[in-house]
Amino acid sequence: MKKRQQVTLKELAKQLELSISTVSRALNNHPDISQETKEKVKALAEKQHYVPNIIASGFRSHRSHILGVIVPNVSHYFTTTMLKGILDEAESLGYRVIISESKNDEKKQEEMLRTMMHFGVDGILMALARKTKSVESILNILPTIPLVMFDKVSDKIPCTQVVINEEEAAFTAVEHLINTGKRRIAIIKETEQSFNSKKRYEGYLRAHQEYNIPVDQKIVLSTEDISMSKGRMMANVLLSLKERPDAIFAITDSAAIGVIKALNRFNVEIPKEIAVVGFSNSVSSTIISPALSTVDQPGNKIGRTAVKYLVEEVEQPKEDLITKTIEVKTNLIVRDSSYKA
Amino acid sequence: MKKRQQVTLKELAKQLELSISTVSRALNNHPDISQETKEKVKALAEKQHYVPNIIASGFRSHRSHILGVIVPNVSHYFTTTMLKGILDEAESLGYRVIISESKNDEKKQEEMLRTMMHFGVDGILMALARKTKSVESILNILPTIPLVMFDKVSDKIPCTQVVINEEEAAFTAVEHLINTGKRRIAIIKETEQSFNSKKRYEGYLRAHQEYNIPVDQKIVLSTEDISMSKGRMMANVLLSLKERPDAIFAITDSAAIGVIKALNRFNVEIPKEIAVVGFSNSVSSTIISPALSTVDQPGNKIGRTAVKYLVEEVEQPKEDLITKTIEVKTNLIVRDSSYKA
DNA sequence: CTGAAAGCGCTTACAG
DNA sequence: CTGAAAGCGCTTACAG
Repeated sequence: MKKRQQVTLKELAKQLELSISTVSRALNNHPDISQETKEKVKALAEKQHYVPNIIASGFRSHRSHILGVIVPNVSHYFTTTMLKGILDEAESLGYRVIISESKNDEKKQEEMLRTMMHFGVDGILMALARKTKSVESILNILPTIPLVMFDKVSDKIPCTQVVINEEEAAFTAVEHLINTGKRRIAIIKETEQSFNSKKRYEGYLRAHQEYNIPVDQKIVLSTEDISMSKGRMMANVLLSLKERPDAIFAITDSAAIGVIKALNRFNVEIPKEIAVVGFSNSVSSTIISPALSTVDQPGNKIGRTAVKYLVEEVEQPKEDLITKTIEVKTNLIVRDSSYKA
Repeated sequence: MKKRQQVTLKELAKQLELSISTVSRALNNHPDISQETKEKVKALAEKQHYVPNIIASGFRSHRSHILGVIVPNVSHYFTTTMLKGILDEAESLGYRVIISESKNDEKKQEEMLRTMMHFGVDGILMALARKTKSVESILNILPTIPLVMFDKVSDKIPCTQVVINEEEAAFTAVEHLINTGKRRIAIIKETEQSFNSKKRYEGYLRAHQEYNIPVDQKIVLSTEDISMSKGRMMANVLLSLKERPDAIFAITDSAAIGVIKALNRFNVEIPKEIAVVGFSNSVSSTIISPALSTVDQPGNKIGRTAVKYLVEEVEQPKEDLITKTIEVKTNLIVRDSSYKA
């Protein structure tokens, strides 16, 4: 079998004995064209399985109908839920999505940004690589192409940003622990001053303040490249303290799971002796025993929202850069690693 | 700030007082062009930050340098490892990747196939939706565009297929159980005659045959839409038997984890009373307690291999359809849910 | 070694 | 209501 030849406007025009212009307009429902002609044209197009060459029309109109997405790592469950939202919303708006992984590498991230632009994407959706130091290259492209950031964002980049209510979510998580009688609540956060970690810590602090509980810096732990094994290590540190905490709030689920593993190993009763709360509602949070209390982040909604704003900017370009932050609401899920209120 | 105008060949040509043709050839290292001219042209291109318009050149040369990927669900960890491989390999070969989810919906899958073609992708990479009944629409597009299938494949589609050594992997898993003294090994598989499930069952059967162990159909369980909760249910069924199995081989990790949860609940000792082996080496397999013995599937390699073959077909189109199956080797990982040999 | 010209498939301002 | 023509940015066969 040979490749089937694509049916083009030219071909249709020839068969209909009309001009290419008329056929194009008929297919696009141009008001100038008579109903009769439109019907004739559409009938033949249908019959011949005509499909418009999107590359050609995009090329002509300077639109590719492709959005670029850059995320640090596609293997994180939460990232995949955002991707789902992005894919779905983009599809329903008539856009395709090109995905790239920055692998948390700043250099790579810059490179992807460049490549995406060369590939003529209409707009870019981006979650920042961990430890991104210089946002210069991003600021540079900002005037050139619509950019919306999501999840991992930065105050230093004036663009639309879609995030969760980090501070409030953390506040609620800590408040929950306080409400169940805990008074000495440790936090495991990131050394890197990431947007997420900073905000969650702020929520932790505010909860202590509002409930008049002093913060003991000995149980405020920071770690680089937060992960399950780091959670384990931090838990070991906390267990070795003279005054142990009665609860641990880890700003990621993986760290929280590491904590639970460490506590289980030393037969610490959860949540009686030490309660644990994580952040993300990853799949693993229901696999670990006891099941992890955690903050559910609506990844799908974040993805959808980000696409919505991006496409808006693509289709109605603004003259000026606008910093706008959209906060998507989270939801605390209480499981067995903390007391029900 | 206004949008920066793209630098084009025309612009460069004007500044250099050369023709567009010459500039184009110089940039593409055409042998006809003098070294001197090449250098002059490249210097200016560099200085002006010229980036070729890939849409235009692709349009001209009927190549988009974009590959389409269709998978049932991006949220499965194993899928993301394949995606990583796909993204990396594609990037290194100079291709971008458009991703779509079929959501295990046959209709949607057909639709995506069509849209991808309209978008002018150079080739398609596809993992079949569960319960795909009719492959007719896929057979139809086969002569039109290079297609490589991976992971979820079908015998009925004559194309390059990249899979793991399903049968052998299952054989090894069951052999391992036999080697550790288990003789009454249950299997939890899919009702749907999926390629994966069928092959794994064949491996299960062959292991029994080679070790002269009779297969008892009472402990060969099938379930639709295999999942954690189905694993749980099947385990309950097995526990209620008069002659309980001494091992359970679940053909997916999620089912195996459901099994472990059920066994834990009834205080069945793992692996002493009943050993458990899964398939996939998902993240959760190390979170569950006891940690799950499972078959590690090299997703990254599957993805890379699939892209390699696809790009080959894109760049050197064949006249005829070729059915070629590439098997990527797996690796059994023994953890605490079964005995070390 | 270099240039003028055609053309990829489409859209759209201009003309009638 | 319809058509001829220009043009999006690039590549390449043809000519010199």
